[in-house]
Amino acid sequence: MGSQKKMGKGKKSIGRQRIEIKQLEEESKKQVTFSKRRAGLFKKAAELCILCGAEVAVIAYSTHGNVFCFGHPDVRAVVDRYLTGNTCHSSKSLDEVPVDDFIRQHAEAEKELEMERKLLKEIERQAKEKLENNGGFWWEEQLDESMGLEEMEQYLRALQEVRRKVAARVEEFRMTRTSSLLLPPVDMAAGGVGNYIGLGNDFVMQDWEGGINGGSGFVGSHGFGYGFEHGQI
DNA sequence: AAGCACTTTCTTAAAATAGTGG
DNA sequence: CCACTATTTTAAGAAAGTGCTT
Repeated sequence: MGSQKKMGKGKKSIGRQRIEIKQLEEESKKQVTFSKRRAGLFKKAAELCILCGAEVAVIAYSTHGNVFCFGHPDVRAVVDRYLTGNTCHSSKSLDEVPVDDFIRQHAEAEKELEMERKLLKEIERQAKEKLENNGGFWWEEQLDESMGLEEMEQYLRALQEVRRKVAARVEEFRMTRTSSLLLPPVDMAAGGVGNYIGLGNDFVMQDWEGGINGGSGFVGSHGFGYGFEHGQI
């Protein structure tokens, strides 16, 4: 990025300053601090997992409602364990989930994602084509004016059912995506913000909404997620 | 294109941690 | 344990970058 600060003569930055621990007033500062401290928090959580073999889940909501999660072995497992009051460790321990599996799962997930992208493009293309040829979708057509009240209500119920099914499908898709996308291991020694998952162990940062969150170096700042962004995939 | 919501980079100082000696 | 020092890590500040939406 090469954004070098111009601080006048001498120092290029005043460096880290001590701040009072109270809610920041400036929105932009909140965003930057949230981003940096969240990265630090997730890194510490990852270290705790490595050093102590602990199962950890961290969920953070930004002020705008975006959610960021870190979890080992995964957020859902830890949350489930907490909610069910199960004191036994989960089935997946640090030693039982080899890194190779995560690399393989990640590769598979990426392949699947690429296929989904192609499918989406094809659907969009077909929709566009149909729109050009027919002048619109079926839901844009005029309703049959001869329909009675009962028929209209039945029609409405049918539409609501379709809506429910689509919503359920979307949710199902999201869940699958969230649980299947795993981060590749990252060399912690590489340092730098975001490169904090891994060190030969399995860590998952998930965007609860279906993406995966992480830092830079995986798939880009908003991408893969991980990177996750909001780690949106 | 503009705006939004982060994310990243760089510099620097604060804070944490590790190592050592008493 | 405590104190001190050295080393490493973290995060503030400032500015620019990214990806997405409108």
